[in-house]
Amino acid sequence: MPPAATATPERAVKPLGRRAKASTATTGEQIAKQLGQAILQGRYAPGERVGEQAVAEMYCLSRGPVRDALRILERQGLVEIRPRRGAYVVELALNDVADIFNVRCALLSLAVRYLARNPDKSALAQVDPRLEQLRRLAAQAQPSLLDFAQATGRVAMGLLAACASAKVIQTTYRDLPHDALWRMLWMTPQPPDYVRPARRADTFHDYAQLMVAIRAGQADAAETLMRKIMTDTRDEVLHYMTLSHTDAVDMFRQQVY
Amino acid sequence: MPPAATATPERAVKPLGRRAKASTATTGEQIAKQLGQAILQGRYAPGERVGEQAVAEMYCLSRGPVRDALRILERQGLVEIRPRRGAYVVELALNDVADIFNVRCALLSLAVRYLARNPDKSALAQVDPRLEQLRRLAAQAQPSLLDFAQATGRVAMGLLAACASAKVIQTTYRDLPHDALWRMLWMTPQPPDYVRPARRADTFHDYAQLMVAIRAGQADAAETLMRKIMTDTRDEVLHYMTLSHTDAVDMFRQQVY
DNA sequence: CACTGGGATATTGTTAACAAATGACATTAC
DNA sequence: GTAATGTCATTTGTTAACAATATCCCAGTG
Repeated sequence: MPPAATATPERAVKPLGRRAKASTATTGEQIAKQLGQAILQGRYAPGERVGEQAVAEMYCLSRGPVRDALRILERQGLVEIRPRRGAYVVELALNDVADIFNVRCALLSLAVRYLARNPDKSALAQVDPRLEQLRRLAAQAQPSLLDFAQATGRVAMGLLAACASAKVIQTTYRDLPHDALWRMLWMTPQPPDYVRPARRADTFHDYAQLMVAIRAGQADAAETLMRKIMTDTRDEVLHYMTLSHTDAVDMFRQQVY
Repeated sequence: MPPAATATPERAVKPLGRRAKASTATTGEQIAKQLGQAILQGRYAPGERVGEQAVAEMYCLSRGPVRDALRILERQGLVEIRPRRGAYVVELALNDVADIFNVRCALLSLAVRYLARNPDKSALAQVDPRLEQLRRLAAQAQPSLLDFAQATGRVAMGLLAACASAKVIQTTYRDLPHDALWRMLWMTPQPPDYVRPARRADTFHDYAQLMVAIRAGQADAAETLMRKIMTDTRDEVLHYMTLSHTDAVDMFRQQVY
């Protein structure tokens, strides 16, 4: 049985402006965004129950949009909804972090194989500016961890978008609980705030090589590079996380490649 | 612009019993099940709009549960919901069929690698009866296509369940639009109603070998076998589907392995 | 003739009240 | 003392009405 869910009590709430005319996003989506952030920042403890009524009162609206928001968060893997029982914050372990990277790895290596087989020049060109931004961040003094990670994420998403015919891969990748990684990281006692310069240089170099291999139509080389990128990233993240955890041994046994 | 959505007009409705006490499933889930069946059987045309009001009146209930049902169907990949625009039946192409199998392949080969690395005897034993059932069906005279496919699916799900630590792989696999394959198949002019005997024997043989490899801890062999199984199945399904389609060439160019 | 603008209509998003079910607690029987 | 059962409070599921938005049609204008 998990401990009795003792997250920080103060849960500040933005009044939400009662009706944000300018935005095309529905209220439920906005709530999902804010509530998701709250969960990711650890303001809700793992395993804690998230009541509809409580959330509705907190944001000063009715339970309808809150229901929508909880469904969205369920799809993002942040909460788990049991019928007639309510929503509970999912409990992630280090195993699951490795897991997310492994699935990312499997999907992305499949995608680059698609790309190398049917390279679409114009679609691939869309990735170049993102790669360029990654280069700049890699060369920068100390870019924030968040910035650098988001830059690599944008390159990966660009690659996925480039294989337009791979609709299933795209949606599957998008539905992965990517953000859960951040919660895990922020819950570590000393979360790192930047990426080691050597690692940054390697990452950019690998992605650049990957683009070359894709454009040359070398499917095997592209897949190998993508796998290297993802396993390296995974191990780096796990390294930071295990600095303060003791179940590292058990976790690494779960690693695959 | 897609054609004007001319599905068959008769959409029979089960009265749903107003309140099925015995079931623990919520009304929205039941609606999702029935509506999903209707979509899979082609009673809604691809690209057709699914209005909340219309569905609610059809099943004699209010729009609340219908909204839930549509969200569920969206997660299953059967409809696509655009904010403030409504739900539309997704349009799948043969590309996407290959895509689904490729993603299945990637996830399952990852899973069997997990299993071969940390074999859990008792968990693997749960798979045996399902494999046995597959053997019986493979030896049977002419088992229905549905039965045989579901048997193989159960073996695959059993393998996934066996690697208990791979929570992300499990949920990712479960959220794939598996059922969409059936819609595609049933929409072909002459859908096959059984699997070729030779193919059935091969399939069982491959799965049996796979279990041996997993138990022996041979990760590479297990992964290779799983890839073989999935690509063979994919090509068999595509073969049936392309009997009546002309864009086969374009589709096979999308294939990866 | 094409294009922009406004208004009518239909549909989704949101709200609040009602119904049903779950979980906990107390009571009772053995 | 333990277990089963009945009641009660809390919470989710459902309903119906209201508000806001997107679509469609049509008139007017360049």
